Amino acid sequence: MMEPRYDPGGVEARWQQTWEAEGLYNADPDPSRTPYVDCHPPPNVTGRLHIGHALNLSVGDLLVRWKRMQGFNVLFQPGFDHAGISTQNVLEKVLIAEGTSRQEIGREAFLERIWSWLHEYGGKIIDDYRKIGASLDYRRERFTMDDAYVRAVMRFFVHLYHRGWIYRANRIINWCPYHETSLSDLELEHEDVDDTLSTIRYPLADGSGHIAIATVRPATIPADVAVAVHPDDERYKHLVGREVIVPWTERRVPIIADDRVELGFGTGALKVTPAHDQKDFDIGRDHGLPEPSALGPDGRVIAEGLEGLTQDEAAKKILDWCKERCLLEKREHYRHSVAFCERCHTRIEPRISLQWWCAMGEIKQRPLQELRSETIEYHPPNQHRFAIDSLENAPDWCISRQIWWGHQIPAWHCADGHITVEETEPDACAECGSTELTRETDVLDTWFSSALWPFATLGWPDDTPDLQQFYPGNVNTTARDIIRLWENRMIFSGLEMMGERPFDDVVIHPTVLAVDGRRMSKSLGNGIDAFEVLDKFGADATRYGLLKNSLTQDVRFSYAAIEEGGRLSNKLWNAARLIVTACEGALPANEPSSLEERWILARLSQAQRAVESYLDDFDFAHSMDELYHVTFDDFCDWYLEAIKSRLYDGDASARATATFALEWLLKLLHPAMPHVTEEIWSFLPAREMRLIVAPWPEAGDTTDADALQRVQELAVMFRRSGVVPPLDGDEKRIFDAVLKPERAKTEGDVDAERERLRGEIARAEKMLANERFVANAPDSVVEAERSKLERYRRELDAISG
RNA sequence: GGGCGGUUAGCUCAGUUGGGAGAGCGCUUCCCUUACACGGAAGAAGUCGCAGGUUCGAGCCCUGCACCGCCCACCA
Repeated sequence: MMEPRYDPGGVEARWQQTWEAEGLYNADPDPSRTPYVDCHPPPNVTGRLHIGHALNLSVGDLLVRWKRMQGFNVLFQPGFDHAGISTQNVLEKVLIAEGTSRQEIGREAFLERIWSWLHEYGGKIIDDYRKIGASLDYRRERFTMDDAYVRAVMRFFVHLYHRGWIYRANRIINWCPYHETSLSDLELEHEDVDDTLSTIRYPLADGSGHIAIATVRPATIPADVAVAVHPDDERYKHLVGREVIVPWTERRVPIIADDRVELGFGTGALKVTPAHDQKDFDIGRDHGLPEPSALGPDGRVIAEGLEGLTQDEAAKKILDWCKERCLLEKREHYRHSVAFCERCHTRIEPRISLQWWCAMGEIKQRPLQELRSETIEYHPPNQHRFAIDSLENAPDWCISRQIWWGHQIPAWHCADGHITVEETEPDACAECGSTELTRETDVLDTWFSSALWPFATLGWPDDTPDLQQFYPGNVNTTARDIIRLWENRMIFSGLEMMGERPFDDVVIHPTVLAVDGRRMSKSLGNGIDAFEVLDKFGADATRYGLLKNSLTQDVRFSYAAIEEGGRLSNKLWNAARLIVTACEGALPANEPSSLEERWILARLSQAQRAVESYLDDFDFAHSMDELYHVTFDDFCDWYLEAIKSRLYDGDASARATATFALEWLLKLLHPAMPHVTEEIWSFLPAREMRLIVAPWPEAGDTTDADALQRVQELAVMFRRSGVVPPLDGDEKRIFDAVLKPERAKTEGDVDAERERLRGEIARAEKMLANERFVANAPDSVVEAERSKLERYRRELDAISG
């Protein structure tokens, strides 16, 4: 029985189970059908659902359900990313809680622990996905560490290597002196700290004076290899090319010019220490400077005469040394942002280290072509420009990580330092034939494997039926912050390995901000718990609210929008309750027999076309808006009010049309609010199939312009005028049922309306009398103004009787 | 510092090539009308951030300014 109040509680879980159990999410290759593939970003295997996922799924599932109803063979692929660093961190914390550590148990045991942990606790997020009603084919769950997937990663690496795009090189990376490992940018946290900026004089080698340099890290002075100034700096121009003496070590180093030096900061002169600073490293490389190190892996000083000291101790010795020689100009307080290891809060040390790199120069060309020619298109368009910019400026990609959890690089070293790269362990060194081989211990950056997601999940490198049916896909829905990390690389890998782009459209949905307009974060305490929202409002309302509010690039989370979704589902539920209880049993289809029936079918048709047009443009918010208004205003407040008494009276035609119109409305709403619509659908007579796979209506030839206009004029006239000219037939019946004559306005209101109309008429007449307007404005605008004038005159006539 | 976006009703936000300022919530008044009070009807409420400019006409286009947010890079 249908209760007066719709409660999503049990309903949603029941349909989620039913749809999945009946195989309605399944995607199986079928050459006779046209595929539609939404490439969905795989979440971290250790993650749980948050609001960002919820929005992403709402968008993807909306598209996928819509296309499924249109008859496409839909693939919505689920799975997980192994998320190298963050998963490793999770397990390290587990080990620490047990009083042991990764180092203590060793690589092999650690990896076993990760696997067994994942077996028990990993992948929970897929159940969260079910809870929001995402119609993924859950049978097809894939993991980037599956054996088959690992094989794909190996194939990709070897391919790139043999194309000459992978190389090893020393570069500067983030180094944690406590863990003695490299860290990605994502593992850092930046914090403002109080520091001291020391200004130190570097004497010119010829004894003609000095150049002053500001530094917060005097301990690195022994590794200075140059002093850099800006080429346009008038103060120092004449010094470029000469030499200075570095304090403490008393080595001579050149003064060089480089435009990466900030003119306005400090003294305008920069000490170049390539081994301990990113910018200095870049400058050093471009000027061919050496890269000596002053610090060891543990962060302690290794420079001559300072061996084993902490940086603070060394700094003090060096500064004292300078002071004695009158080289210390001043020391001042300085507050700046410093990077720390997010796990141990040790200050990060930029450090030169040997890494594997992927050269982007050639790799990015084909993706750039696709983007520039818009064969791959980002939505909204401003993200398209951003994607091109970021690809054009993409630096070489550091693909190695010194962690254990991930795809171990398929490279084998022999004792003579040769490297053999093959998908599986080779018998002997490719160069010297040595059989004493050890495998590279570094693993690949997680995004290296993510880049293969669109086809590695379909069985590549084997040529499978899945691959033939579902590659290339159609659309990729994701968030802005991984355009650089994921999108560009996915596009490249698809073009390179499959010969075709992985999809045509990339939908970048907004970032959901907290209610206060700032980014959700733990430290601000402004986060929204996705589970609380789902429990309180249900999946349909949550989906609707997230989609409804997703117009701009960044959007505040809005409970109001979700509550609106709740009202919409309740309204729909009660409208259905009226129709279901009034129209017992199955009813034959029927031609609409009255104005209001013709009108609602025309309105549904109109709304459908609007929704389709919005969805074609990936404009979800406007499509939700259209659905809300057609449901509330047109279907419920007008149509049902007008038709209600005829339903109760047993009018067969009215009943048939009402049932038909409700079915239509349910279909339009289903992609956004699948559960409530499917539930209502189950109460309708003689259903042969689930709504989820019911055919999307043909809207084409049902528009009835005459009905639309007649009803609209009726509404406008009454609302504006409060007085209606003599009516008969259908118009009179609608008027009596919906507008109700007793609400007619007072004579004073009518006078005011006459005044308003006269004003409008005067304004329109003035515009049309303006020769420049008539000459310059587009014909359609002038014509619209004329018809408005006519309408105002008609309305005025009508209420002036 | 670079890039992107924003500033419209009390709140959250729409406003499609320039052409009669909109929605939802909230508020006021009336109605427990036989689908729904998570409802219905009516209504009040905006110098469209500021200053210029283009135009017959600017929320929309141009210039400058102010403030807010996001991303990236972080000045030794």
